[in-house]
Amino acid sequence: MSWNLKPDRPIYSQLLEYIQIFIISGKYKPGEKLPSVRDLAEEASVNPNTMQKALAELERVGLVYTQRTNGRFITEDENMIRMLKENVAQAQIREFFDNMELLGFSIQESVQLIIETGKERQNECDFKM
Amino acid sequence: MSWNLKPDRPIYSQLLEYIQIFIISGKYKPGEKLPSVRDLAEEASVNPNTMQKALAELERVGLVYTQRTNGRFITEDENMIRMLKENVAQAQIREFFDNMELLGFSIQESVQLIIETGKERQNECDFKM
DNA sequence: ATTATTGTATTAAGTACTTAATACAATAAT
DNA sequence: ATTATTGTATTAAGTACTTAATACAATAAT
Repeated sequence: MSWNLKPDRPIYSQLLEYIQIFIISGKYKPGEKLPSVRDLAEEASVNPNTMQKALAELERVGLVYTQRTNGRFITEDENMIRMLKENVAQAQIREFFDNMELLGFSIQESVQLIIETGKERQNECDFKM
Repeated sequence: MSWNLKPDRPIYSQLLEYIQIFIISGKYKPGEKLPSVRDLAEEASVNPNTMQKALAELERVGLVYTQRTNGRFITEDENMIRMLKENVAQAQIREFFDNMELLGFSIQESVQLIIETGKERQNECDFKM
């Protein structure tokens, strides 16, 4: 499920988003050491330069930090990660409502559709358990 | 609110999506004549070639058709438009759940957040009325 | 009949992104 | 002390997208 890159958007920004998600979801934990640029690049089947570009941006934002010749680490600022999770989730919600509104769905209709689909998904999970 | 183009994705595909949305939401009605390529391009502040690329794709899918020297028209197949609306909405819903799951939210949590935000948005609308 | 407008096509240039190949300094590991 | 690994930097090439300028055939409008 990792590194599913689409050709319609710059790869480096997709990599950036993925790593952000891994941090938010806890796959990469605070203070944890990241794989090297080369390893990450190989894992995602991209050029090291491209992975480096994504990591540099993450560093600019403060989500990771670098020890010059030792490697990169996830920030230990758990509060920052919590806030990021909150913000990204809110952005998802906003985007959903905005897009549905453009399609001609009212807020009520959008909520209703989510509830229905949510129930369906829930049932699918039940079957699997 | 129209033609809000972002630099992080090919413009022609964003144009394509916008026109699709205009068709779905009924801003452009079935059988209606579209503005000329040049006019649309000017309206969206893009090069005619770029707009042409978007329109050619819409034509490939069958959403618009061309009368050689007369102009382009929205399809009259209302059923096709209904199905498109259904599909695009379902894609939005699926994308929302998938993204939230990647962030670490369960289905129930995602539904709950939508309901809450929906209520807030609804209230904002009430104020305006 | 003439003119303006339609979609369409072509060529050239610029930009951003991506890959490939290579190199270097610093330091952790041995 | 030596070696391997770290992030980092550079140069060159290819690709896709976008713009700009221009042209053409067909036909609706006059």
